[in-house]
Amino acid sequence: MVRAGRAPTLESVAALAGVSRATAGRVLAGSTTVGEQAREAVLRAAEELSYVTNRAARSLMTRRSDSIAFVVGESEERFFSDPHFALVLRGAHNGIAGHDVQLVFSILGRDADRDRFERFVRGGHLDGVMLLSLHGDDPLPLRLVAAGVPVVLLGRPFTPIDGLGYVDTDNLGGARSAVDLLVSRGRTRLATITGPLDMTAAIDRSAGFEAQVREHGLRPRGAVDGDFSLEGGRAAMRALLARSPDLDAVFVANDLMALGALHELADAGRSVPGDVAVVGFDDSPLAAAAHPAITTVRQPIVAMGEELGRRLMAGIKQGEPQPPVVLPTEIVLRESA
Amino acid sequence: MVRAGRAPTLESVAALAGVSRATAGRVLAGSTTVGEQAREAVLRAAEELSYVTNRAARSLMTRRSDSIAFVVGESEERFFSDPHFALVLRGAHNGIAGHDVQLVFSILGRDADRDRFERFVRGGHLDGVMLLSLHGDDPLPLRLVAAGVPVVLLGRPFTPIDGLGYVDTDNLGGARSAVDLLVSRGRTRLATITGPLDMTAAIDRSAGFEAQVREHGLRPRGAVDGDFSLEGGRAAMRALLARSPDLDAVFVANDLMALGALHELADAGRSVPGDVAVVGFDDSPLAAAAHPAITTVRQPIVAMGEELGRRLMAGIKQGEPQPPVVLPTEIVLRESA
DNA sequence: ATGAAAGCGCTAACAA
DNA sequence: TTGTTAGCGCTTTCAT
Repeated sequence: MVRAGRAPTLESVAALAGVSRATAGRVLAGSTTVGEQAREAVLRAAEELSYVTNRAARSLMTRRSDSIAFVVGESEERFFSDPHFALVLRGAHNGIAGHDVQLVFSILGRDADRDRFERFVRGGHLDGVMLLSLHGDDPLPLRLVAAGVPVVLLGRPFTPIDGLGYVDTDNLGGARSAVDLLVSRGRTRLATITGPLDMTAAIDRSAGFEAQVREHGLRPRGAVDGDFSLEGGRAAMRALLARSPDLDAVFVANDLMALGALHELADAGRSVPGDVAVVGFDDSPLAAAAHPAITTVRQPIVAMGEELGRRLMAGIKQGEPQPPVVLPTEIVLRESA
Repeated sequence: MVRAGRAPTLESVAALAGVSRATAGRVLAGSTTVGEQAREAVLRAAEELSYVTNRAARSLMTRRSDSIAFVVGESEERFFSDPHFALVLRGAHNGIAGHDVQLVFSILGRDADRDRFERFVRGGHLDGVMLLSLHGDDPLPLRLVAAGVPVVLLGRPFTPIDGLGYVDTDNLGGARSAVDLLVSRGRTRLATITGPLDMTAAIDRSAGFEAQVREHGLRPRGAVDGDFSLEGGRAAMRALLARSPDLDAVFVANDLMALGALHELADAGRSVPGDVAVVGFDDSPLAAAAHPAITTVRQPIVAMGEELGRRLMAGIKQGEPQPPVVLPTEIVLRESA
């Protein structure tokens, strides 16, 4: 299997099989209108030469690029140190398996990058796009959709866009189930630490908390905005303790902040879950590693990635946008509540 | 800026500029042998039409694919929940910035994937490959190198391969500096928890520990093999305490295991760093989040990714493999030592 | 069921 | 300095 001067072409396969290029092409494309022996000869020849279709030539003809992009809308440190990110990518890779498309990875850091990317997409060099970690008011998805390119977002967009598919987790329901758990543990004085409220996930978790607390006939004991960071969680917990010293439970909008809250509670001499029960969100690796281990609301993150990939491919194939999906969450019981 | 029926071609740009296709091509390729007014006309036309080069057509001519792959050699859960992974990817993205190549992401799960990938590469569909997370004896890098494809590995390969570039961190030196730190803190009874010894990083860290302890005229108080997991670290710590109850310092080959060790030490009633000082490796987000925060040996992980990308591009451009690089580590002082 | 031929948009060799 | 021309390897009519 020495590397020949050049990669084998359809022409060489056809020659070896003793048929025309057109017939060889038909076989390899899976056409049924080909004679049995011609088919076998072509297949054997292709195998023999370990033929691989030249994508460039194919693209030129079909006007498809056979590649899709996995695009991160920001280059903030926090996002990349989030283990979730890698899992979404893995899920997406799974989700497109068997479709014979390339997964192109890109980060849109500066405005220049966004412009270049948009032109690139409009130039027809990408059959579809998965978009992650955009700010709510980001114009990019709308522009791409307007250009007729299939787009799927991870997370509900801030403002609804017609024809834009997305995959989200049930943030509202997850928050509600966290409240239910806390109440079932006998807690009555519940507070929450929210995420940044320019993100729909944070908004929904906050709203779910609020609604479900009232559902139980209770009054929320305070909500402090956090920023999804460890230090932010710690500061928020401090503020919460100052405001409502008698709280006995906290729902924290992500695990990293929950960990920060744990540290603050420890410093304040409150035992967890004895004095204060804590429930996080995400089920990040941090949650299991914390001490006490954090009870949390798990997002099915790999599944979300898979769905992202699957829906994009479906959207491309069918030529019309797929409806949004919202995947269910699940409580993971550990030590903190 | 309505999406035309078709993307603008070089032909249309040339027409608008009033020159031939060749001249338009020259301008866009940055050739200097073009008259000033022709150049300006072309540039204006390209801008006007927001022209984007058709990569398929270009590839067909140049026999370059203008894309490189970022390939993960395994699909193990652990690898993907490791925050490092995302940072390497980001680094690689940085490293190739400005080269106008696509970064194609791929995971090689099963053997079928590997075969398909190898054929794909041999087919000339990738100008170069970055390889991560391979087992030492993986035949893939050798085969790709033999096929004449530029390849760069993250981490020193198990068996040296001629013409194979790699980017590593100074595991040996990092381990030595961890020992120095512990000794400078007055510790004399040092033990270590190693990583899986089929990985060169684990081997080097272990060797560095051993050598530097002896350098200080001390005798290592035991080494237990771990598996880079939280539970593995915990079990290893348990074994270590049973074997050498009087140890006063532990060098742990990664932060996740160090966290497990911390948990075990807490359960055993040993204070950290009072009774036992602990130094980890990686500077993962976990290290800062732990309680006590883990003093650790930082790998410049984003920089490694950047180097990976840069060296691959250099190797492609120059047509010859780049020598390996080993980036320095740095001690991050926190609470555990 | 099969082949011949056209042409996708670009680059590169050659002419002028 | 510029234009003309010839393909790159594939898919896709249109004949046969």
